[in-house]
Amino acid sequence: MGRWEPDSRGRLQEAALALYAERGFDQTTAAQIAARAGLTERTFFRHFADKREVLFAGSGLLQERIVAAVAAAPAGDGPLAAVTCGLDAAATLLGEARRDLARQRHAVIAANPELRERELAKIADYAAAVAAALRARGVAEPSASLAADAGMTVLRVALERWAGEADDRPLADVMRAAVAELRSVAAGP
Amino acid sequence: MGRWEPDSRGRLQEAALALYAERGFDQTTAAQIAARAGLTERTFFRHFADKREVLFAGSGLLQERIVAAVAAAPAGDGPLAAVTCGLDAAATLLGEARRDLARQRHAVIAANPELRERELAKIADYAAAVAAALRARGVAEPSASLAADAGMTVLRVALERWAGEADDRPLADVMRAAVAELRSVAAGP
DNA sequence: TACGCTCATGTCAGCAACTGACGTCACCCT
DNA sequence: AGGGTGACGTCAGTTGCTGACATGAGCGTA
Repeated sequence: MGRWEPDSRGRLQEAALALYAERGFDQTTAAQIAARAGLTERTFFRHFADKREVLFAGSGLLQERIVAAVAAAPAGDGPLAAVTCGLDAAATLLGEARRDLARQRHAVIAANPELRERELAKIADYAAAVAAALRARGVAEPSASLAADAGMTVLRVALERWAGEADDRPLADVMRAAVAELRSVAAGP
Repeated sequence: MGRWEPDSRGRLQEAALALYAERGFDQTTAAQIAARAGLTERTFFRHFADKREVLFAGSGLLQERIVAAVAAAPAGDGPLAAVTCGLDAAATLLGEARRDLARQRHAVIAANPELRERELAKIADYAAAVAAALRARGVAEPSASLAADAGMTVLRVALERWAGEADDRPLADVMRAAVAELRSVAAGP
């Protein structure tokens, strides 16, 4: 047995989600999270840049998957079709997570403005990366940014419905329906 | 003459923008801003909820104008057309500001992740308000959210180009061109 | 076996972002 | 004249976050 319990990072994530859900984000101190994980405050901040980041640990992987799927989309696909491939990849990855945990996390984030800010920033990062991937496919600006951003809007709206109890279908279905809806809204009069 | 110099709020805004531009957001303390405006740190936080908010003072008015324009759009207009009316209103209001100050502000925000987060949050607030206005016009969900969000994406992309030296046309023109671009991207294959 | 390196964590001190409580004083209204 | 109001100052405290340094188990190497 090692000097310390294993997976301190994971323990911090669990502790943080639990405490944020129990007492609220503002009422939770970094020291409390660390104590619950059997660690110190300083160690918390060595693993996560700030108190919010602990809820967004998987976002790097998600971004990689989305970008890879956009880059791998059929060569004939238009910008929005390529982005839709990225959305499928996102739905696949996110759909693997335990839905109750996803909902808890969603509720915590929705309840706090600072956390909503961070989530928006993450999604904006995805959008920037997707726009770059589209440019690599030969899409010019500002079409690339608009398509990428519109796609991430779909991701956000779909995720909101899926994790927010409003829609019981699998995430991939909610997502594809939202893409169709967007197309029809944009085509409309 | 009053007990204090007038317009302390405005002085704080000027001082903050100047200091953020000179030394960077992180290297500027609230006490420094307050001192430059001839006030105390405590007074700064009475006027602005936090260090970032001082750069977003006009956002409430902008949101009101956008929402009012959406609500006042011709009855026959579809969701995206109504949102475009809101974008025109935004372009009008923002176009009145001194462009050099707008660019300075934009550069400061672009240079700092925390400030970008806040800006995204503000625009997301506009989107939520616009979506509500669309619902009041009879647009159902998720079309309302998608149209509102797509519109705010256009606002962001156009503002980025206009304030970021990439496009010298008047803001209203940049905005309308971006709407057209979005429509064509969404219509594409 | 003994030595020394690495690296995750602990400890400690400190700054800066806020916040609450309370005092002060010009201005205004009656 | 006198009392209320509102904008600001002062002070003390909590918390987020950081840098510098210490510690000790695991591990390779002599």
